[in-house]
Amino acid sequence: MESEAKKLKKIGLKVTPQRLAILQRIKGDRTHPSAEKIYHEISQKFPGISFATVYNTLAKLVEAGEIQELDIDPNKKRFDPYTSLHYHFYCKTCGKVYDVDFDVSLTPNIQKIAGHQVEAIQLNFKGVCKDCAKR
Amino acid sequence: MESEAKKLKKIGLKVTPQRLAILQRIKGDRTHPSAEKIYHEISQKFPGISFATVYNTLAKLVEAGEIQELDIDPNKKRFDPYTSLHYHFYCKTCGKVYDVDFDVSLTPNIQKIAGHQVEAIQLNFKGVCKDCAKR
DNA sequence: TTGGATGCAAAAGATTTGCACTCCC
DNA sequence: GGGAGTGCAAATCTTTTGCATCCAA
Repeated sequence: MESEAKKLKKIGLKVTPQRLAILQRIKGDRTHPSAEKIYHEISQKFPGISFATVYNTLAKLVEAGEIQELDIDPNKKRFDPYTSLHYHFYCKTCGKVYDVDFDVSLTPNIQKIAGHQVEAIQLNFKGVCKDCAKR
Repeated sequence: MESEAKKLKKIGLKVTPQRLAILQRIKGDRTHPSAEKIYHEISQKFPGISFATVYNTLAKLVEAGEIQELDIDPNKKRFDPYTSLHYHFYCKTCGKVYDVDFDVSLTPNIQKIAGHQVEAIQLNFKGVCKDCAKR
């Protein structure tokens, strides 16, 4: 069985062609695509898939912790298939989101902060990226 | 002259009653209100102010660095009148945004990261807050 | 006087929802 | 067979924009 199907079963979701297409599309993607971009690209290979299905599936994958939802682009949600702790840089000129390797004393296993139960940590840098700065 | 008016002049904006009302409304506010909330509350004391004016003014204040725009609430932009480096916790149950004091080895003067020019840093924690966890 | 600011309403985007139909388990 | 999943379109919510009018400097 494909690993994508396994992943879906593991988190209690039914295996459908649409969901497999979504998982395969975002697998290994380091560009942090938006839901719209994911939908748009999938619908070329999988005509007829609906926006709602993409949205619903992404939401369920996020909830299950299979993918990460980034709050870094002020205009829309961005998604990241890599869930291990790492950070991001958002270019306010071109809108690209870059992965960032940066040594921060952030233990990935913070459980509580000021009494609040922590489930996710995001460290976001914003500015102008290397490429855009050249212009 | 009031300090709010000074602030506006300093960043090259005309002093208008609407802008003064906006500045006074958000001054000292630690609840990280959304633009809609700011608009709604101001319009009670200042009937007739328009949404566009609130949005435009907030955008200009952010651009000038007088206030901070938070990318932490997946549903809308939140604003913070405190611009010094501090962190936030977002409760996904009630939607509140809390200030967080947490010692991280994040020097506030990071200029470049992987060649990208850094202008702002946000460290966001997400989960369920103390109050919501009780229920 | 004059360019920036405002108010209004419409438009644009992103996301969600309701519902009938479909198909995975 | 039954309930979750899908597709479609409409609805909702947030944010932006165009434009005529207004007013701070």
